[in-house]
Amino acid sequence: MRKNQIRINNERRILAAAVKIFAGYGYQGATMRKIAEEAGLPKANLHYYFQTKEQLYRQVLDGIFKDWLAAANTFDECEEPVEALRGYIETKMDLSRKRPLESRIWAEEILRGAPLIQDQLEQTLAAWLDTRVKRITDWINKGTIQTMNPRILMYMIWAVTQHFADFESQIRALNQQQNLSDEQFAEAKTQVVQTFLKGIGALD
Amino acid sequence: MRKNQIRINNERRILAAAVKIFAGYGYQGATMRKIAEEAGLPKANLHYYFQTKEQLYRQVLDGIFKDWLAAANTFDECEEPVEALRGYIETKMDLSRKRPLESRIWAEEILRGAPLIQDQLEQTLAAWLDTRVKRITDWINKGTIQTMNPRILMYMIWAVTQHFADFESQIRALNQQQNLSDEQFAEAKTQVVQTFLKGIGALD
DNA sequence: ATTAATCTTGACCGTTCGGTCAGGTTTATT
DNA sequence: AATAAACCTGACCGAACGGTCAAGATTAAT
Repeated sequence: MRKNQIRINNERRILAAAVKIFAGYGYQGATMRKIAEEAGLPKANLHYYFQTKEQLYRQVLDGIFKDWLAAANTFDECEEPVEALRGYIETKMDLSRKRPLESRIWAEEILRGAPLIQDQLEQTLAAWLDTRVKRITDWINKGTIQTMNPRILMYMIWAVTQHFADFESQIRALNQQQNLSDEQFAEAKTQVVQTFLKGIGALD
Repeated sequence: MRKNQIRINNERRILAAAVKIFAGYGYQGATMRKIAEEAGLPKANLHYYFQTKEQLYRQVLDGIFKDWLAAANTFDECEEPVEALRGYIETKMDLSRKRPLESRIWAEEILRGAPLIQDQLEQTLAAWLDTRVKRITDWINKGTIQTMNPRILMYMIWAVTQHFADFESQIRALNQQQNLSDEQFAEAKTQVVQTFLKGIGALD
């Protein structure tokens, strides 16, 4: 059953506005009025397409979660640890650079104890992580990289890559009140990759 | 002018309750009613000691900021990069373990664009970072560690160490719904230190 | 013992929140 | 052209918010 074009357009507009407002104010700080204003629609119209604020927020989170998992493609495509990890780290860094708002919404949800996405974390994300942990374990057993806990490695990669989105305002304050330039970000990307690869004994 | 004991006690009670509630619900989600209930005091009493919610929140942030800076002592006490960085990373890891609530309040403030602490970031924290960057630069010039951007190294260390507090609920969901045990956390601490020291060429 | 200062608190206020709804308008179907 | 379905929206609602205040209770100072 194909959706009407009007519905498609308006849902997209509302979701885009919701991402901006949820990222800027947090779930509690965001109001349906602000989202409506950002979308250029009357507030009652939002409730026509999304029954409640929580449902709207859930759909925003679902979209973010899909990006999260999709970023793993490069990880799976490469056979060797150096290329797989480099690709994954770079993809996550690019995601932080291009879509920081989504990263911040995700971060806030986790900060608050993941009240709405706990099931997805325990089911989908846990399974996702398990398969990647197995791959890394294989590399360790082959001696390609040094012995370590693969889960902790993944936590570290997530922490660093998402930091550039989530803590953007802190980095800006420490960078003469300027966001990282493209050159600075490229330097950061290179250094992050190098530090991790060297740190796990996959380089040198 | 020495403060009355009643004031000292009540302010402490309210601040402790505020940390719990602000960490659990965020600034907007936290309400003076919840904080009052947590502190076991009538709401009007909170406004007697702290005129507004924002003032209470500011005092909470001030306390966190001091811990942030105090954690740097180990960094300054050691001459050699390996011991200085190891000490700093371990101190920050311990802080995340022992006081995750404070770390989450800080993280949320940054996520929201640091509306209340921007000045402190640009002044105090920027100066703090500058002096550490100089120390690391000295090490690089002496050839003790490899060439790199010291700021990015610090961002990475902050990201990883604070991740264990800020993303605790995600780590729990990926760890069979159990918080990291003391043993698991100790393993993480060791691996984080090793990865960073090796990653910057200070080991092996 | 008296006075002054500090502390306590239930009741209340204006504002804003998420959400509802009736009734009108536009679009799709036949 | 007529009917149905989908869409739109100003006005409104109860609840919860941060904050106020007057009047009483407790503590400190003399």
